[in-house]
Amino acid sequence: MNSNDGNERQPGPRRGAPVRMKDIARDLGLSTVTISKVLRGHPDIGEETRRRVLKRMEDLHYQPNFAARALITGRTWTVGLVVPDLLHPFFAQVAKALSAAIRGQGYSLIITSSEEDPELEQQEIEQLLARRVDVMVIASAQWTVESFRSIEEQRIPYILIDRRFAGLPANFVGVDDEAVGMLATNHLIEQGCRHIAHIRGPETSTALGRLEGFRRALAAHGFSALPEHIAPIGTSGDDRGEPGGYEVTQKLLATNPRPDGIFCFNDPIALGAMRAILDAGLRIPEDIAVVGCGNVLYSDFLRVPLSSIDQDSSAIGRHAAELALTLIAAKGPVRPTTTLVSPRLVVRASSLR
Amino acid sequence: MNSNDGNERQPGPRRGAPVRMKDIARDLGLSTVTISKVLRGHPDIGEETRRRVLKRMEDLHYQPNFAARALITGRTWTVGLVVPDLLHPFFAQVAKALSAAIRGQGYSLIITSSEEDPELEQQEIEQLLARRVDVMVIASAQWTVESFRSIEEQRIPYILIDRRFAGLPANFVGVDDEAVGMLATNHLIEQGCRHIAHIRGPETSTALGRLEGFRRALAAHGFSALPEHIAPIGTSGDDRGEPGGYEVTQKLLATNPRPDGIFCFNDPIALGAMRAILDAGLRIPEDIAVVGCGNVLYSDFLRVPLSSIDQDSSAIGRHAAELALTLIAAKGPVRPTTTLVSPRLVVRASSLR
DNA sequence: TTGAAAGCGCTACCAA
DNA sequence: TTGGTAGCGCTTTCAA
Repeated sequence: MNSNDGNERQPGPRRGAPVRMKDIARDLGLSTVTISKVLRGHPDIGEETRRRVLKRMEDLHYQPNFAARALITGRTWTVGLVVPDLLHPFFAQVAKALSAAIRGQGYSLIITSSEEDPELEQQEIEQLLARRVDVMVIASAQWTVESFRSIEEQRIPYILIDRRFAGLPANFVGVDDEAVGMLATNHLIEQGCRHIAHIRGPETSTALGRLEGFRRALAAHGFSALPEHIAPIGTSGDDRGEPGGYEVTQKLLATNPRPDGIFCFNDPIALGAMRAILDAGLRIPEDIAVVGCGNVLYSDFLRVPLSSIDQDSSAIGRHAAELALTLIAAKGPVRPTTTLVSPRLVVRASSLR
Repeated sequence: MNSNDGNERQPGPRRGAPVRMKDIARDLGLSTVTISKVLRGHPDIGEETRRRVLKRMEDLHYQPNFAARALITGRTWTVGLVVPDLLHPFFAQVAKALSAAIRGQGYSLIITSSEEDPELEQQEIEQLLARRVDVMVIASAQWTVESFRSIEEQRIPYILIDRRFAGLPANFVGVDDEAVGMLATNHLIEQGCRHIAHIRGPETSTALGRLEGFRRALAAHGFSALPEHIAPIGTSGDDRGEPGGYEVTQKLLATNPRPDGIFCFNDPIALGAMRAILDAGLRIPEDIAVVGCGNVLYSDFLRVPLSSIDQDSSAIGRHAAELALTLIAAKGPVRPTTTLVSPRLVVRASSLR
């Protein structure tokens, strides 16, 4: 004779407002606690009661309120993903795989893009922190390690992907970049190239790793690269990618001896390189063989189909998801893990001679 | 002598737990209400008090709890986006533009992928509904209109993009598909093609619109297409895209008269078509001109650079964002709007003769 | 200009 | 097996 009287006794949903546990409880003469237990599959509920409650939930299209639940449990059932560029197929693929892997576990993915801007990335991370995502996955565009401090302060677990930071003991899932460099370079050597150049990326762990692999593969065969054959790509946004590759390659073509093989940091750069080579009246791969990295373009349909190193971005997404779920389940701090995915060489016409 | 005594008098953050308004209030001898007002820029707060509070928030890295706020205001400051495939550059670009446009307004984007599966899409929509996103943007893979009923029941505003549904009075932002078809077809006619074929997409509004534009452009010039020159792409997932285009084109090449121009529903299909044409020993565009749609590939670097219709996916994302913010601000129901973006023809070698 | 009280929808804890 | 009570962190309302 208390919770059942009052003046809002009419059953059914309140005009326009979502159904609450309270509504179901009232209709069925039960308490909200019972409803809550049924919802979460709590064991000690009578079979009959459970059925009635489930039936009513169904009928009313009941949807639990995540905000209320999050407020009390401290878990939001969301994963935050920060990438430098959603358009880049590598990150799109990672996002897709990550999304698919967590979907079944009831998690949703909040995706933000930093547009390769460290400051924006910092803001986006703060935003995700404020939303109390359960775990964060970050492909960072940072140069420093500052942003990660604030995440650690909040004790939210996080995973770096693609790019890592020396001296930061954080969870990492990425490709074995040294293997990338070695794979590409060994292949060029096998194809008979003797003056191999490398167009290297910006000062990130990925670029440095590939460069290192390049050097080690050469050294293993008793070769080495001329300093002018290790060419940095421009640092400003527009100089990277295809136009940057074109420009850098023009300079490479003027060196003596001219390179007979080029390993490019990524595929867009490789496209630029190929254009420069063809424009100079040279042949690919007869005069210069080219290998890119990423294998995300429609490489089979290019003027000269491009050999490329496949980074298996799905696997990176899947591993990141797996680790993310583990970190959430673990509650307390966990010793950071590093997972390296093995790259794979895909040979096409641009390097096959 | 009430809220200031007790035994947890020590200032500073509680071990490991996030800072709350209550903590700041206690430290400063104020009430949480005052802190809340400062946070939201409420006018009637003393200048001195405001400064002290802001200072303390800064020092403690205070982050308001979104869940608590959402629980009471009913707004989550999140936008839900449902796409059929994140890897598809069209949707990736829409997501990117949408994300950029709402970011500045304090909204975050929850992205889910339906993998072109209507049932999965339905689940994802339910999930977003349960999370009480403030507005939903959907590129639907549905055949029926059912899913949208449940959204309407919850009174959450939503916007369809890319694909629409006849008879469903919903907000829509997309490309003018009839214009797409006319643009491509008129161009082929101008290039001297007289037997133009169309490889059409699945039974969606986009495909039907482009087909309609194709027919109208032909009719306007007094032409018409042979029935066997309007070829449907396979419906199973793998038959679409490049392999499907290849297969369908092989059949088209066997018709009499053979087409001298092909307008393809999208770029991957066009790639398949071009491969089939070249494999048959024919020349592009001399024997057969090809136009695709999407303009998202590195079309300049293809064996034969592909002419394509650009859909301006950024503009679609921006318009969707703008409309989304309007709908949120409007609270009550709003008369549905349709926004059509104008397509643009990008001519390359595959159709220039 | 400030704050006490109430309560958003749900779950944790413990008593019945 | 069921439910009462308390409270998560915040905003709303209204009184001081």
